[in-house]
Amino acid sequence: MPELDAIDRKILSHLQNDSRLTMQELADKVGLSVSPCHRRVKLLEERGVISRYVATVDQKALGLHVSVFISIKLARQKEEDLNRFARAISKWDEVLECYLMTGNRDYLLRVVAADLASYETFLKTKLTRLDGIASIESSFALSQVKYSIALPV
Amino acid sequence: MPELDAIDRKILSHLQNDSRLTMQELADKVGLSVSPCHRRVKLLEERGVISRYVATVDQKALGLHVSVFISIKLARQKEEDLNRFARAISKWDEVLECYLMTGNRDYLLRVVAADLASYETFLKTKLTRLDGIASIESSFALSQVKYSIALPV
DNA sequence: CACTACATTGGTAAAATATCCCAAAATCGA
DNA sequence: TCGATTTTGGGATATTTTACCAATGTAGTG
Repeated sequence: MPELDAIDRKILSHLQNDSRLTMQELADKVGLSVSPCHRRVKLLEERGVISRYVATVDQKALGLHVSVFISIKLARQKEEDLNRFARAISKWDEVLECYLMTGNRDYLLRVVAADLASYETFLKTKLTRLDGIASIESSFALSQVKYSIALPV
Repeated sequence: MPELDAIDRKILSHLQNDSRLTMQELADKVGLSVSPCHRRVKLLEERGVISRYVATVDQKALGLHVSVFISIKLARQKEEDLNRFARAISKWDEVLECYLMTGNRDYLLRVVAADLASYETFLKTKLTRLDGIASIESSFALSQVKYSIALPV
């Protein structure tokens, strides 16, 4: 796995903020001509450093006014239990993020919903129907102060 | 604000997963020809429904092995205090997400760092130097079970 | 220091794609 | 049913991506 040099990092930094830059614009910003810039981007894609290109959508425009963080404690934490939980979670579109946490061996989930009613539906028809959950604790977000996809490079 | 119809939602759904689809590919997927599909995408951009296009980068490839959730309690919660905190947070690249939470009026932050040492540096040189913070509580993520940018449409 | 081998760069041309314009079709209201 | 408005589809043009190849730079060796 070759290291990322300064130019690679510049490329990543710019593409994380705007992936619609043309190769010409990107090349100018990082101080290369189009050809080597293009090859570097392709290499970063092939190596999986750039994993995908996505459009970000405004949450309010979709009417998703509720953001919830859910702490979940499982009854047992055998690998089999963890995997079963992870598989279930992964299928649900409402769950945007899920982390296995240190400490109490909890999961932390970020979930979005249109309103409290549909969040309740999510809880009742999906989350609480899973086996092996010891406890669920919801914390609601009043506002999103910062949301970024751009990792520090 | 005109409503989003079924085709708009299909477009958003696809672009959230892959923004490098050509207009022809996208048009095929949503059942339109290129022209109307293109105009719909442009309208969604102008209306701010599509807010940006970004590349997602692999966290491990950048050597960012530590993900931390930080709960923060402020000493006072006047609007002025909240704004000051929000401005400071927004400047720091290590902070990817920040939410104002219900309940104890805490903030919840998601922070990434290369290792525990650099996380400690972040705490010492940035976070704990802010005025008006009553308490800080860090929880570490062992693994990212799910991470998606795609809102349910 | 000179030489070779290797990796990286930059320009150019061809292919793919985005974008714009206009006529045709569909939809909505009265 | 009719007219007005919106949406669609095709084609022409402008932009952009992509592949190729020669030139430049770099590292290692005697």
